[in-house]
Amino acid sequence: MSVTPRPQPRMTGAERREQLLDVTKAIVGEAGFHAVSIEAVARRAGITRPVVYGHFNDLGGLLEAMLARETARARAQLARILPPVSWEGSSREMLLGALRGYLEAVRGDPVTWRLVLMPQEGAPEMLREQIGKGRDAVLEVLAELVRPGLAPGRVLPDPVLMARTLSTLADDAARLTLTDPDQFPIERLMDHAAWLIDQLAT
Amino acid sequence: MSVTPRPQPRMTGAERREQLLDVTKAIVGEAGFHAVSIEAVARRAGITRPVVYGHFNDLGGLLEAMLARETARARAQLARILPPVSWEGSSREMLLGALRGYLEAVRGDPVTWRLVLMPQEGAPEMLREQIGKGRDAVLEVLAELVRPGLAPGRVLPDPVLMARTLSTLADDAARLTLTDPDQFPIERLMDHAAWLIDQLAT
DNA sequence: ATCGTAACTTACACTAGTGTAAGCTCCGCC
DNA sequence: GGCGGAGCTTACACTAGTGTAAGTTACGAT
Repeated sequence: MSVTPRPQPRMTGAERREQLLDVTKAIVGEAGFHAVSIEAVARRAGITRPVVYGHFNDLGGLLEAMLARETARARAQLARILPPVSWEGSSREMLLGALRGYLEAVRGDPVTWRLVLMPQEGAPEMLREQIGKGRDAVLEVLAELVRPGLAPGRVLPDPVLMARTLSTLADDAARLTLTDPDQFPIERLMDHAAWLIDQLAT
Repeated sequence: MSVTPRPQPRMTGAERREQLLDVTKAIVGEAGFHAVSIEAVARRAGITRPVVYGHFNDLGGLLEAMLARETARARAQLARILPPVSWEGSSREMLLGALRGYLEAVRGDPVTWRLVLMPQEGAPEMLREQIGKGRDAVLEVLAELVRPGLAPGRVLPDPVLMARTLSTLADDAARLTLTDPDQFPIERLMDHAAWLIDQLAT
């Protein structure tokens, strides 16, 4: 039973740090925040705990660093998706375009978006805050875009709740593509959304 | 520094069991599932761990018992709220009546409904299952009620997604009464819902 | 070639929780 | 009045994780 002395794949600090964040994200994705521990991360990365402590102060610091990276990614994607407040064209096309962009982003990076769409306990307060901020930003843009009404000459009684309604429905659609993409392909969700918007705009 | 020998409030088995479930529920409500431990429950109940083990096999058993009690309560309330599948009157009144019942139930027992509406990791799989079952039952009833259309002669293109949309919006409204009842009193939510339904039915 | 440092390991002391065995104590009841 | 069982505590052995000090090893720069 000869024990091979192990390849010893020494990394640079930066590489190791990224790997640790990847490992942390993977554990959260597979088993949730409660499954993350310095020990578990080290074990999965094939190293010992002090290495992790060399990069992050403690479990909180590790999670925050990972979440900072992921929320930054999610925000960057969102920025590309959301139409500018200065949108001039039809509300219908704007909203449907944004929804399609959203659903495709979610399908493209499910693990990250699962953090946003299915927030879980055990996560540091910071996650809730970040998600809250992001959502508030989206709601503000939406409320602004929707304030003049969904169709010319048709004022909305409660633009704030309307924006919230749209955002909630978009999030729920995104959740469906995460959890049941076979029964609810993007096209089916888009068709339903188009019908809904037409109803609301009339 | 005389230590008073403590009142020793011995309970019967049944009383103790209920108290332990109450304590567990309170801890979950205040600090989430991850904060529940046999030790924490015993400490808060003012007794020692073996007493808890006398009533429940382990942490899982304790949580399941608590959740069984709470989900049963929630289901009982739901049954009183949901209109019968055989409803004959106006869709509008039926849906709005159900929504109002729902929101009032949530405001009446926020801790229990928080478990349902903001499900958290750390909970046993059983919670997700129970919630999933409950939601599916509601969705089935809703889809059935909604299949003939929201107004006479107006067929819905996708009753399943429509039911899901209604359920999602109801849940989101409920979430708003939980988290921000000042800014979103029940009447404001009801007004918005009424407007939405009128739009969809036209 | 070798020195210096970054990367990494070993080893230790500590915390908080789990689960159980043994025994004490209160209280209803014959 | 005392006995028996339900309700409870004390005490112990164990597990899994935390955080750190000290030491070892690889490897690029000089």
